[in-house]
Amino acid sequence: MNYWLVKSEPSTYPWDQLVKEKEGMWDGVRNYAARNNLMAMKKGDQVLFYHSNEGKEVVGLAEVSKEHYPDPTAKEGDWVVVNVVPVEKFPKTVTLAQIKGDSRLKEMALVKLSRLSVSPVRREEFDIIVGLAHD
DNA sequence: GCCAACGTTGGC
DNA sequence: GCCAACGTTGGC
Repeated sequence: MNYWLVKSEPSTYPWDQLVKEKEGMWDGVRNYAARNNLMAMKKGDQVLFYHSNEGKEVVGLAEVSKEHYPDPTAKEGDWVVVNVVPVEKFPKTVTLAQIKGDSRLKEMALVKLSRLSVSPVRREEFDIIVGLAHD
């Protein structure tokens, strides 16, 4: 079981849309590091859903429902998508400011590699964030 | 809206 | 293959 964090701009694909659709295809990734992470995702992996730009907070938990397959929106190149399903909307969102202010979370890729849209999360980090979300 | 970080492109 | 220029992302 692995843990991930994906970023989406609420104006493009907010959490509520994933809930409405029941299952979302995570398309449009055009970055090699992010793609490699998508390809490493396994069915059942837990995925933190982060709103970038507006909100700047982790809003919910999703789960990989289908492992990587070719991105139908890619006209050229070897890009992939995964499918995710919503698991839980967090009772309390976890803001970027909270994450930056927590010494245990300072090493997160979210903080260190702020432009990476799909990043791995360590088990400990995942547990801490889920804990904060239910505080 | 600005700017820093960083990935990508293209000239040499 | 190096590196400058440029584009994009995302925090502020």
